[in-house]
Amino acid sequence: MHTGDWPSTAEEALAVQEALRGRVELTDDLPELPPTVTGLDVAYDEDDGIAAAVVTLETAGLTVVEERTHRAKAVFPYEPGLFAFRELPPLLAALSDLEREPDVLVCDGHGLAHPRRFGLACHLGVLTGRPAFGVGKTRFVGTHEPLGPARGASVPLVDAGEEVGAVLRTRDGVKPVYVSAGHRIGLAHACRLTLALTPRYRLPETTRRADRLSRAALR
DNA sequence: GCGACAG
DNA sequence: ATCTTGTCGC
Repeated sequence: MHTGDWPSTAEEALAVQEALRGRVELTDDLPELPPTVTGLDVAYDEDDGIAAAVVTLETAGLTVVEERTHRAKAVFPYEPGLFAFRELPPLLAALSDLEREPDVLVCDGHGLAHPRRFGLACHLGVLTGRPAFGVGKTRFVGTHEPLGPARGASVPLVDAGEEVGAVLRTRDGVKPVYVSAGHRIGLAHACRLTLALTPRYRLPETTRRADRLSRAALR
């Protein structure tokens, strides 16, 4: 659980981002292939009901090690750029129920590829202290050159002259994903991990598992 | 002023 | 995010 107070307005949320953005660590102590990878996702119903799910997989083999869910009511509206304030509460609750400390968090959304360089992956990383990165399904900020058609192809995602992430093709001829560092992990490393998590589908196995679990938990 | 806009 | 049928392709 968190401290007790949570932003209720966009102004407060922006102030929190401003206060925490400096705590992002652009370091990388993570082993090339950490023992486990933890995916997170949130599902919604038509009445502000939300279900968060976290799934920890063994990196080699992608088998489930542990999974947890948490149901709640949304406490913040969806707003581009402030997305974390909506999903973080239930995600943190589910994470705190894990028995094994996550080695790295794979988020369904962006990290540094955010208007203020503090997307969900950065926020989650800073609050938990764990390494974290984001894998977004669609672009939020930045532009990029055309991308090759084969799995593994990638080009820098640039916003305001800064390299904020990478556009990465995880499957041949399939729409790419947007990878960005969140906390305590480098972009190249995050891309390599993303490829290790996509042996068959476009999205990381962590995200797919968490997505299924969160939907199931909603009922 | 006109779009764009993570999930 | 979620609402939803058929359809094209491997």
